[in-house]
Amino acid sequence: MLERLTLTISTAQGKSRIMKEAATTEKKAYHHGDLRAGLLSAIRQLVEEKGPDQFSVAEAARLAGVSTAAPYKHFKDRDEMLKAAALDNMARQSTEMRDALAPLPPKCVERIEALGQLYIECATREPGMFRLTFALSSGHNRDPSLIASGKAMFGLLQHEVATFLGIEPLDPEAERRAMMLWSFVHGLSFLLIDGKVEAMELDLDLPQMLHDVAQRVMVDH
Amino acid sequence: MLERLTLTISTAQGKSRIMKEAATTEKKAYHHGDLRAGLLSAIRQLVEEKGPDQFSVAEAARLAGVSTAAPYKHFKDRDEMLKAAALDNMARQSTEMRDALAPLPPKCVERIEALGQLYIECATREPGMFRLTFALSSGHNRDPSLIASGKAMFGLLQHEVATFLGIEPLDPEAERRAMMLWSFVHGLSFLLIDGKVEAMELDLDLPQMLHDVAQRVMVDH
DNA sequence: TGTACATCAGTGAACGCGCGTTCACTGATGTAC
DNA sequence: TGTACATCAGTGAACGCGCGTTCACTGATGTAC
Repeated sequence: MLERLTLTISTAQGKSRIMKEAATTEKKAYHHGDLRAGLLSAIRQLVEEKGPDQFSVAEAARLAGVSTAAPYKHFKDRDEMLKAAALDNMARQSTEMRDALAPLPPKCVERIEALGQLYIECATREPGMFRLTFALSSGHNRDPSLIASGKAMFGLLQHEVATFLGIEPLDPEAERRAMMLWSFVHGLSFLLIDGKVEAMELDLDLPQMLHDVAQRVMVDH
Repeated sequence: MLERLTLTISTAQGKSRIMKEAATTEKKAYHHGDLRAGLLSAIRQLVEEKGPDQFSVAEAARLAGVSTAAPYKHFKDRDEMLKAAALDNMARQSTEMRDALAPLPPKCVERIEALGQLYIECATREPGMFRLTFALSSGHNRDPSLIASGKAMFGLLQHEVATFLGIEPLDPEAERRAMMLWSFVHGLSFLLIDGKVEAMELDLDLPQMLHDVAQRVMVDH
């Protein structure tokens, strides 16, 4: 049957890690150890394999090695599970954004490009999670923590834009430019992961295009 | 219960239209008249209401006023129904694109803007169908007629771009610029219909933004 | 240190549901004569 | 013009399926004494 997940998520404390390792050798423990994290990992995997809409609680439970009722001890319902997975993914991506910016000197257009490149990279690396995080998902736009997380990420881009232009981060012009950039990489990401670029036999030089767009949007004449 | 659909689709010939009108007065006819068109209309409505993934054959049949088995006389399976609806939508949108260009003088940037505006308009007017047509897709990217239709639409944009720049339509530069524009309006469309713009309280001047982007992408310095 | 106990993360069976698709059928239609 | 008949678009019942969620329960754990 299905093996218990051994992947340890960032939130797992030392305690549960020990329990999990014990479980791995003993093979059958009544308690999972850190089922919440195990489920998030299973959800992640299933959302990738089947897409956010086809994800099922039962299958996630099976994958995590517990009964179909177990997830309801950690999440109110299916939608809460997806929201938690989305939030988790946003946190990861935020970290990646900061990491991508860290080594670059301030006030250069490469910083803008790097954010765009990372966005597309996240999309193509995990299309399912990208969809879950940045697209549809009916109720998600009403969830305060998801909104806050989204605003923080956009704020990061907006801040970069403002710094480059030498204006205030709250200047509407910074928001406008950031929105242009976001729209572009967002659209390109979807055209890529939805297979439109491939189906229509478009061959594009991604880095070149990102560079070109960043120049056109950020540099005035 | 549900009324029979009276909306007549473009493909309905005179014959079936007469039959349908007869049915409307008689109230209960054994034959539908033009069930294929009726189903496409029902699919369209349901895809709007529930989204492409939540669309169900049974519900479409109910809405069209026939038994759940009837659709299978016209389509091989659920996926064929969605593909047919997508193709239908592409044809409509192509027509709209041509109509939008018709009154505009050649070689002006307004033509590019008009295409972008229409794209976003189609997306916000019928988000479900837009999703079905330009995203989603598992098998759709392997369907020759859908691919051909997509290529034709992109070709239209590409042609406009080439004409404006005064280069050959097949020049890779035309494809590059067209791709930038498509990515932008595609991304913006999704950010709008997925409620991200609203949720994150971004207020943007759409026409101004479209104009600005068209300028930045099309005009070199 | 050892024991009694409260806690609560898990179980497994059950529920009602709507789905996609198939089947043998029925009856309205248009056509050949 | 009238009739016999082939066609095939519809019916309605049935199937097997996996789902989300609930329920009373069980048993491993950590803690108070």
